[in-house]
Amino acid sequence: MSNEKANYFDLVYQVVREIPPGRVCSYGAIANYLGLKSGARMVGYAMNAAHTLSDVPAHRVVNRQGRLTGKHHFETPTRMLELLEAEGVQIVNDQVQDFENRFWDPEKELGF
DNA sequence: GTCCTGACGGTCT
DNA sequence: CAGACCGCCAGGA
Repeated sequence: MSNEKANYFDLVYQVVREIPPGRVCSYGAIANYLGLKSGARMVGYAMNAAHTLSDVPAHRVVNRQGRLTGKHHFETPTRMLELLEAEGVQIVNDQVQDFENRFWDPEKELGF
């Protein structure tokens, strides 16, 4: 938390790591929390490297539409879906059900 | 050193 | 309402 030397990737990892089970977050929300409001792409890019880490639940991070855009980057295209369902998140057609209710905002939960 | 791509998002047409 | 384009920053070729 007090790692000022934390790189952009590390910042993303920390936020994603704070995402509680059964909840999902959007790239834009993380980007906004980090100050990159329009840098959602960077968040997704960071997630690409995060997928190599076991401490970063990248499967809990979806796009603004609640859609599993990055599922294809997992070991298997269904890995992300399986992990989310295992946590209680219902996925239909690669889309999170009740996404609004399961949305986890770092600024709101962690407190800006 | 330059060009392109990338797990997104918002706005315009 | 839906589709397309541009903008954000960083890393790789």
